[in-house]
Amino acid sequence: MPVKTSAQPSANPRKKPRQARAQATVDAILQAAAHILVGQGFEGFNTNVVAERAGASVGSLYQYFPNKEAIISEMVRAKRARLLNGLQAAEAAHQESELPEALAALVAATIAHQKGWPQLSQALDRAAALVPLSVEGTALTAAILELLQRVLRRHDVADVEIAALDLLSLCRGMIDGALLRGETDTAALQARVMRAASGYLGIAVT
Amino acid sequence: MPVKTSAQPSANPRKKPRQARAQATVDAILQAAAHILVGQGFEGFNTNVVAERAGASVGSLYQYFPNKEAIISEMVRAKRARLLNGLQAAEAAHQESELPEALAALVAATIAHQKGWPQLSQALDRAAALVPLSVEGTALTAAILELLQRVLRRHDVADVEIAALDLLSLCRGMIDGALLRGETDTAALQARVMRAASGYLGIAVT
DNA sequence: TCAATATGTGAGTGATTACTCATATTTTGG
DNA sequence: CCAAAATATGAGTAATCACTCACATATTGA
Repeated sequence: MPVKTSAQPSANPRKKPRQARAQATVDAILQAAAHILVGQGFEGFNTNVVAERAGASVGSLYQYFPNKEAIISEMVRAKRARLLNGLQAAEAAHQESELPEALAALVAATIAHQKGWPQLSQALDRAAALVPLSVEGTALTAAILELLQRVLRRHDVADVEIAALDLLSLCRGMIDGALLRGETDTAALQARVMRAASGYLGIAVT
Repeated sequence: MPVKTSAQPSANPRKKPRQARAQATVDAILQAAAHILVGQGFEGFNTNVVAERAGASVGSLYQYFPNKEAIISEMVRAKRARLLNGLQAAEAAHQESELPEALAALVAATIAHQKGWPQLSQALDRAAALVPLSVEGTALTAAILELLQRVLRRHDVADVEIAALDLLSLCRGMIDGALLRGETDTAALQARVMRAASGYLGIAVT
């Protein structure tokens, strides 16, 4: 009857997967976590069921994630990284373009990013507010904002800090809402978002 | 985390407060619930602590709310009702106005509504996604959308269903974001939202 | 071949918490 | 003044769940 200490959320640094087998386990856990989050919501998201769905044991899960929140945190981090990637590609492709074209490319990248699995996108956005984000996750968010500010500044937009935040909120709201209610015509969605964004910036729509 | 209990979360219809004393208890519970939700988030929101903060006992709480979710549900219902009220007043005051003026009034009403306690607004919006809303709450949401559609239709906007949803998403995103990061200049916020909304509708800003 | 290391296991532990119920107190109507 | 109705109480109950640990199995590298 080993009297053990109460289960405390240890901040222990966990192992990094070094063998392919371990990486597969981590991937399976993240996959399972995504399904649970979408299917049962944050409420039904618990480590036991995530491990079970992943075909692993809770013990394995805790080898790679120090606590429940870290799983969500990693999913958010990965998603932000993908978005930043898309936006960077759009930025690079429009170094010489005018603002409307550059903006259109950024909006298109954002729509494409959310389009794949909008329910997961939404669930992660919500969950991100409930768990402490990793420093890397926070840094990615900042990087996304900075990219936007950079593009706006290059085209002499005023108040770039506020404008970047507003445009991000505006796009996220519209895109999230539209994709969640099942819209599939992304071209039409893109056009509507561009009307709002262009109006905000006081430029003509292309 | 919250889960069901052995004794099934009875869907029993609970008592309505008939004496002033009872109404005061209910009010105190809702007040306390708001503070807890803002302070500890949905995670830390549990019936024991809500009752304690309200200066009542858990037993009393369960006299008036069939379960934990019902508390949130009622808060959401009340908030939606207040928003609808504000929008109806704006609509009534602009039966004869042109679209830009009517729209401005609706935006102003929305900003005023969120402005009082933006953290609570946000917390409730998030929480609304986690609990089953009452039929009345759902009906209020529908009524808000219908009001918007009615105004747009009166001014011959095309695709009113989509437009109403887009405008709501757009406004909510921008207003929520701005107020949460501490913006206090509501006139400036109003102007920015109007630029986006006007751009969306293809009308000139007033 | 064979240690050393990496990975996997899952029953068990303590903490939390939604909700009940037997009982006590207050208010009301006549 | 008094019963009936309304309201309040809070210890207790069973369920859930994050997390650990002692141990088993697989892989690696020399």
